[in-house]
Amino acid sequence: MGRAPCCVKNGLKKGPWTSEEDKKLIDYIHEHGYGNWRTLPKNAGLQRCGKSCRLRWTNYLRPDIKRGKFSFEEEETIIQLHGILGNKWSTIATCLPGRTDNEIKNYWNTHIRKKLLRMGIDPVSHSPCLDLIFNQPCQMKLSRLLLGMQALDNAELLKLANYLFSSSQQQNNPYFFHQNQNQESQLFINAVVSKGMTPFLQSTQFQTPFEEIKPPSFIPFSGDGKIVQSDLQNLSSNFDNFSNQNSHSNELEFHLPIQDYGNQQGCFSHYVMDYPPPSETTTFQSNNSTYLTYQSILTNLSTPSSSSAPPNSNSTSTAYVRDGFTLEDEKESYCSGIVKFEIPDVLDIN
DNA sequence: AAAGGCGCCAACCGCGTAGCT
DNA sequence: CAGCTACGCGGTTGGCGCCTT
Repeated sequence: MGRAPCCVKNGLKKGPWTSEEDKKLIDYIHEHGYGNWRTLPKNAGLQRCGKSCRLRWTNYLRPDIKRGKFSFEEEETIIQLHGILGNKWSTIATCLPGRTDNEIKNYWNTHIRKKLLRMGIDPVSHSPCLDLIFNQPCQMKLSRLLLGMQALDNAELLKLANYLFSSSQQQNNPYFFHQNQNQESQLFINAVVSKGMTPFLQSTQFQTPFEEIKPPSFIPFSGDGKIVQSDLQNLSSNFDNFSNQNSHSNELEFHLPIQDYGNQQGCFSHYVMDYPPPSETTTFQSNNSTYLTYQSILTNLSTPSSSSAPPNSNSTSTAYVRDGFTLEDEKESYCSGIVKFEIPDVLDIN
């Protein structure tokens, strides 16, 4: 003989709870504690099944529930844990005191998921969503290609970014990827899967293995797996050259993984700059009226601890800079028309 | 001002698992 | 150990309120 049935559903109320029902449940639990949800509603004088009472208590009435908007830190935690755990909402909730699994799940489905999709990131795999990437009007979203390739070391990624750009240059067409979306999608899939990067290109247009490509604008990266400032400057000047040839305005993003952290989520540096890139004398005003030049931002890369990181950013030092916008605006928008640096403290930049 | 669309979120549903007899 | 059910979790739904046309 097993346990007695949970409840007889006939005659039990469903739907939204009234304040009277809430009060009955709270009063009963305050007096007797919770548990034994089967008998609780009867003892508390509620025409509800135990399941409904438990849900109402754990998701809404519990005194330690934190209500209100999710903070930036909470959102980042959710994204990172979801990347590791998947849809284990209850497990994720244990890392966010005061938040319920239901609340996190709702927030994911209504906010974070859409935000990731807008960024071209598959919310399930946390990898670049190639269909989205290659169907966007401008295909210079390098970060979205690089984001899922964190297993590669920095030198390889910089070379890859450079190659992608160089290919566009050769085509003299910023929409190169768009026009070749099917081929390029397949190439990227192959590249990600193989991770060996050879042979990188298999299309009829480009037969040259990745490592052998030496376009005129090829950048001499340091090649030892570490990013040095000159690499970034070379890369940005490369884009400068491109912007001079093309009047299209856009933004450029780079995600450069941290070699030591391998595939661990969030362990990459993120660079976004206006496109065409600013000149060395271009100034940006942050929300505290501090003027920064493009050159000084580059210089900041070598001194991440001095950047204007938001509070409680424990894994990265972040500088958000955009003329006329506040930090909160920046956090909301994530990208678009900005200069944004997320500089992990462990990033090894000479 | 009204109607339709859309987003949000509390609540429900169904299934897997743990635990009781 | 088998049978049965409560519990907990993830997926889904439906209603409310806000926004757009």
